[in-house]
Amino acid sequence: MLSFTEENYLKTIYHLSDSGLKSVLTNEIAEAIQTKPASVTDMVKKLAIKNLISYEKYYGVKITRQGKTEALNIIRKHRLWETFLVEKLGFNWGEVHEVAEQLEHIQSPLLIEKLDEFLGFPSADPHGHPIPDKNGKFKVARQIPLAEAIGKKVVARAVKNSSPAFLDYLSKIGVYIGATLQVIDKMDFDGSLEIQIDAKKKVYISKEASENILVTE
Amino acid sequence: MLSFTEENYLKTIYHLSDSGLKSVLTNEIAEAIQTKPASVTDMVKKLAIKNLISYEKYYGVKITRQGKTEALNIIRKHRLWETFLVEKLGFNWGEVHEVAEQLEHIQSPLLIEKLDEFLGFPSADPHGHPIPDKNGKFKVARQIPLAEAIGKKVVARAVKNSSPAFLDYLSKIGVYIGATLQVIDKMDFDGSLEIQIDAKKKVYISKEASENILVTE
DNA sequence: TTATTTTTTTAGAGTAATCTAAACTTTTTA
DNA sequence: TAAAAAGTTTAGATTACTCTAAAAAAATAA
Repeated sequence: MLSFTEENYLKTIYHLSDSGLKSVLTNEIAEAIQTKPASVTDMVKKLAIKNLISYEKYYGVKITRQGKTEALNIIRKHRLWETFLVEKLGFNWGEVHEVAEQLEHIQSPLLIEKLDEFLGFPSADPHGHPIPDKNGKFKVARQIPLAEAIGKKVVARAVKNSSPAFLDYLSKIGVYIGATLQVIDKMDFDGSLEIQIDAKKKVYISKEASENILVTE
Repeated sequence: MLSFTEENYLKTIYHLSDSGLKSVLTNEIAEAIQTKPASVTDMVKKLAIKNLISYEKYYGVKITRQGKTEALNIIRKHRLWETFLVEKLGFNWGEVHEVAEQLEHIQSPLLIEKLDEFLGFPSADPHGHPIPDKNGKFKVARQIPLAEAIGKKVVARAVKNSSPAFLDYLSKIGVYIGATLQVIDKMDFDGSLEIQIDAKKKVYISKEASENILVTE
């Protein structure tokens, strides 16, 4: 069984590697986990011995099939808890991350199965990120940044940046996961967009923001 | 802030001391926490420095006012989570303890307030044990063992022994917290009782069992 | 009240995770 | 392609918690 710390490393490596596609360097992990590169080297060796990642000195790590399975299970738990916090307890979507970071380490397969059922087997968390099923499977519709949907009518599916400040901003202007967004116009001088939400409210959003909202057509 | 381990020691000391009344010896703590007396001595010194207990070498520890507050908060969290697991997720009352042992250490006052509200501010957990409020206050109706309620009509309020085996047995014969129990007869030769549950089903229960069911008149 | 037993503490060591400083590799730059 | 810079690893120390074995204190029995 993995320790709290090992789970955090594994999850971080999975995310940094783009779901296991690329290899990840020591410094990136250190930055993400807020620790020193020397500590990462130590932990990475431990995870390699357990066959969760493969480690080549000086060239970073790649997650193994086994490591991916473990990582997806942690991500599943994280996203189910976030869904619970928002849907059942009434948290704002910007408040849930830190609590879910703790809850994701609770060890009880039965608890997670029952929680999943209680939530109605959701396929995405409050930020629109897909929730892997028991076997680590999930489907993602092809999503594009809102910035690339000029003139189109699309549905908001996820956010790329989950910082509380950004989520707070979105709530204020009325953008939420599931909202229908029509991109009316693009300002040439700064790339900001004029959009209409749910065929009602019209707002302007910055280029930066439009690149962090993922949508489907 | 207290570590996971410190919280477990404090909670255990609180329970062993009868809610802070008596002092508790090193060996009792070691037994309860499944560790060695030498480890207890170390930890007890740490907790004493933090003013959560007072420690007199060779004579055991007493919990302080501050320690009691912390302990009650952990117990509050434990019991709210147990209630959640049974009422919302459909766990059996014998399955919840171990999971709640983990959940009680999650650090988020907001989470606990929202959970409390979601559950409708319950005053007792599924075993009938009182849930302290935010300020550590709770009221206990005067409870007596069923064994002392001969001939009376009472309401089951709590169990003294929370072992899965006992809880399982109670479920099987149909006794639950809140059930109305009428003690019809007491067998002289072994002290077992004939009881009627909710004015319906009649069953025999052993002396042992009747001492572990707490009731109010 | 002395001797024996039981309980508790101390001393010293081990494990997991972390750190700093120094050494070593790789990458970049000139 | 040699020198400088950036990134990574190693060595050795630190903290929190645990343990065993030995020493010390308290409780019990003779």
